[in-house]
Amino acid sequence: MKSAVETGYHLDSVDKEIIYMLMDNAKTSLSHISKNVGISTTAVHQRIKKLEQAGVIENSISFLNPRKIGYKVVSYIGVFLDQPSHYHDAVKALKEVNEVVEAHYTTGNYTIFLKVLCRDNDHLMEILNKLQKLKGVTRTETFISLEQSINRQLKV
Amino acid sequence: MKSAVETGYHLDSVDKEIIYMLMDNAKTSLSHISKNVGISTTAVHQRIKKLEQAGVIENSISFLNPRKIGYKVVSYIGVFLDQPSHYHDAVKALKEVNEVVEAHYTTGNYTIFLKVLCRDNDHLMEILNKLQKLKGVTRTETFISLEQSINRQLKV
DNA sequence: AATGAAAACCCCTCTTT
DNA sequence: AAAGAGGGGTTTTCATT
Repeated sequence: MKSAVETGYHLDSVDKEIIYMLMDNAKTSLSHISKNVGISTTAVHQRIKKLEQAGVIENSISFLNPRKIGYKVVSYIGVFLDQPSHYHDAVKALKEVNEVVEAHYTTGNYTIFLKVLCRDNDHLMEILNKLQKLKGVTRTETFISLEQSINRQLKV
Repeated sequence: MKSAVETGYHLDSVDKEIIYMLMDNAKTSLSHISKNVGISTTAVHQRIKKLEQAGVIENSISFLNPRKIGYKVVSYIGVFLDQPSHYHDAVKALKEVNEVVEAHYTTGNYTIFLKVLCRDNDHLMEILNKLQKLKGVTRTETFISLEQSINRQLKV
């Protein structure tokens, strides 16, 4: 038998139904969930508390739609560093750049891999210039998203 | 004067304070926000409703922590298609693959760019095999995230 | 746009099985 | 692990400025 550390928290079908409803809308009421899954609101509440304590369900956040406030360009940027040892300094500098919403230390071609949101292509150029001036950055490679056809959370 | 279509919905400082609180925690109560920004709960409520109707604030969702249910590998995969015309068929097929959480039609090297969540490297290999069998796919290139150092929403 | 008050609803705890 | 009942807080509406 595998341990929970390896396989993760075990979700039964009721847990999954609850989680999917909350993943779709964090403000779904207990009574609504209760009617859907067929157990009392108290039971739903107990399960959610357990899932939160286990860390399976994390915080809930509201989304700001970047497009609606004028941010229309989504891009991914691969960053080459001259030395991987510059990674931590680079991340520190990247945190100061609001347009950078994700940063990963990756295997493969790049040292750091970014997701960047910009208003338009001129704005993206500005950000690219800023990135290329960071210490240790030798080169960048940019992929602009022309259309995001899938955007969702994991289904298990 | 620029139109709202170009510049987006205009957010005043109070709107921004409200949005940042909700972006941090979707369940922040109106009374808590009210105390923080210095207007009544009703006024906060009215502003949130306006922002929701304008689409600036989108749905709020709860996060499932993939790691806690055994999904420990985050990767980005660039997909080469023999013909861009196969894009829509490919997206349709990709939607059936639960592990694919983002798909973008991009400029640059790749035709399609994916974010994929897997349990482990063996699981990732399975997914890569599956992707390479899709019609029109000639080659893939994978970046595994060893560490995600930034993960946040846009700040404006 | 903002306010206070009232109504409706919801979360959460307690007790019990 | 689940259920019902009750108190306290929250959202939502309404009338007013």
